[in-house]
Amino acid sequence: MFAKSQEIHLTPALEDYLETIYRLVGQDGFARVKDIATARMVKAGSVSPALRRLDELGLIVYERREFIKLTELGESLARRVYSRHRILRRFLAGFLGLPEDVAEADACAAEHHLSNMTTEYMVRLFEFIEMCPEAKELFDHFRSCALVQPGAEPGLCQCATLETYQSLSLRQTLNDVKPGQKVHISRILGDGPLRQKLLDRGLLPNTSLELTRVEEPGRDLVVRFQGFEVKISESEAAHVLVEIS
Amino acid sequence: MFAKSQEIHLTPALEDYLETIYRLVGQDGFARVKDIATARMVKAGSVSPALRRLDELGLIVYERREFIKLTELGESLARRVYSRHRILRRFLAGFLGLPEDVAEADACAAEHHLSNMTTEYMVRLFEFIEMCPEAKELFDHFRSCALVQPGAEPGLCQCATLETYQSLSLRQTLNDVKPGQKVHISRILGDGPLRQKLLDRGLLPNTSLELTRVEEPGRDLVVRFQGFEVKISESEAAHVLVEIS
DNA sequence: CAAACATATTAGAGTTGTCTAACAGGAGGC
DNA sequence: GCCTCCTGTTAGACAACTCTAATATGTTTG
Repeated sequence: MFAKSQEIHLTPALEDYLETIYRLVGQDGFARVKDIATARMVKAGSVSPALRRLDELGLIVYERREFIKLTELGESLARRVYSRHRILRRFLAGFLGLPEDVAEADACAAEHHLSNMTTEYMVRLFEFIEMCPEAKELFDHFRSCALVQPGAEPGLCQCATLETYQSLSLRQTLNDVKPGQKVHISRILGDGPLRQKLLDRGLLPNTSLELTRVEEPGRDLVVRFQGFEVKISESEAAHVLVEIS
Repeated sequence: MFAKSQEIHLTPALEDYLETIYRLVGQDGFARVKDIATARMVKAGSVSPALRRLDELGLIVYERREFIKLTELGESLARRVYSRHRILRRFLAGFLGLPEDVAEADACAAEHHLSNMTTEYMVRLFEFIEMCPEAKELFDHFRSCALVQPGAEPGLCQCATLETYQSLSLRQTLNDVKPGQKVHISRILGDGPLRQKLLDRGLLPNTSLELTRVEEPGRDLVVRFQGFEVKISESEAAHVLVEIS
C-alpha cells in the first residue's frame, strides 16, 4: 500500500525540501512555495515539481495553491533529517569552535552524507563532555587556546606541560632533514593561507614522507609521499615540524 | 588561456574521479578506466565521459586507450581533495572512534561538502591533542569509556567524578515531569535502536521541550518542541534524562 | 595468423534538478 | 466590477550523471 519508512531513499535535494518545509511549518505554522524557494535559494519554478515528488512519496499533502502539510511519515522523516542537522551544527560550532555561519552552512551541506552511526557518536561525545568536568574544561580551553587564535605563536598553547613545550622547541623542521631521510610530520605551524597551502598539499600531522633531494636554486625541497613528489620552498618547510626516523 | 585554479568548481562526482585517479596513480603508477570504475562503483561506460570532462578542464591528459596522466593543476587539486579525505577519515576513526569502514565511507561522502575552515579546525584539534598529554589521555578514555560500549549501563563512565555520578542518579526522567512543565534534556540513556529512535525524533541532549499532556491509555507522553507535538511512550521516556526548569 | 578475451568507447535513454518565460488564480484597491 | 500585484504553476530547455547494449581496439594464446 504505502511505502515503508525503511524503503524510502530520499535524494539530498528532496531531504532538503522536506527539512525546509518542516522548519517553516514549525516556525510560522505554514509553508509556502515562495518561502521554500527563498530558504533553499532556488527559483519558485523549481519548487513545484519537488513538491509533487514529495507528495507522490506520501511525505506531504500537496494540493495546488494550498498550504503544504506534512504527513505523519513526512513529519517523522523530516524530524530525523533536522535532528542530524542540529547535531552536526552543534558539533561544528559548539565543539570544534567554528563560527555559527560556517557551522550552519557545513551542517546543511554535509548532513545528507553522514551515517547514523557518525551522528550518534557525536552525541556520545556531547554526553561524555557533559559527564566529565575535566573534559568540559579541556574543551573550553581548546577553543580559547592560543593554538586556535589567528596569528598565534606556535607552541604557546598554555595547556602544554613544560616538558612538551621544551621537546617541541627541540623538534626539527623539514629544513633540518637530509636527502634520503624519512620523517614523520608532527605539526604544521603558522596560520592562514600558508598553513592552508601546506595542508592542501597533503602535509598533515602524522604523515610520513621522504626527502628525496634539494634543488639548489632556491633550496626547494622535493619530498616523496603517496607515490608523488611534491616541491616545498625553504620558507614553507620552516613551518613543518618533523621527527626524523 | 587556461582556467585558473580558483575558478575551477568541480562537482562532487568529478572531484571523486580526480581523487580516484590520484590514488590509483600513486599506488599502482597508472590509472585505467576499469580500475576507476571499480573504485567508484560505477560502470565503465560512465567513466569515459567523466574523463573527457576532466581533460577539457585541463586536469588530466586523456588520450583514447592510453594511461591517464594528471596535469600539474590536476595533481594539486587531487591532492587537496585527498588531503581533506584523510583529515576527515582520521577525525572520524581516530578521534570519534568510529570503525574504519564507516569512517572511510563517511569521509568519502562528506569530503566534498565541508569548508576549508572546518577541515582546518579538525587539524587544529589533532595538534591540540598531540600537544596536551591530558587531552590525549582524555580521548583515549572517551573511546574506551563505558559510555561508548554497546549495552553499557548509563552513568557508569569512570571519568565522572563521584559528585557528577550522584547528581546524575538524582536526575529525573521524562516520566517525572508533569503536564505544563518545561524541561531541558541532559542525556539520552541506553543504546541501539531505542536510542537512535529517540535521537531521530529530535530528542537531543541540550534540547528544551514542554510536556503538554499524558494520553491515558498507555500513558503516552505528548511533548511540544520545534513547533510540533511528538508522542513518546512511557518506556521510551524512561531513557530521557531531564532537568525540570 | 586468427580466434578469444579483456578493455575501452560510443550511442541512446532515463533520472534528477535546475533555470527562464509564459501563463493562471486570488486578494485587495480603485 | 475590473485592474493590478503577488504568488504559484507549467512547459521547454539544459546540464550532470548514470545505465545498458552495441561496437571498437588491443593483447594473449592456440
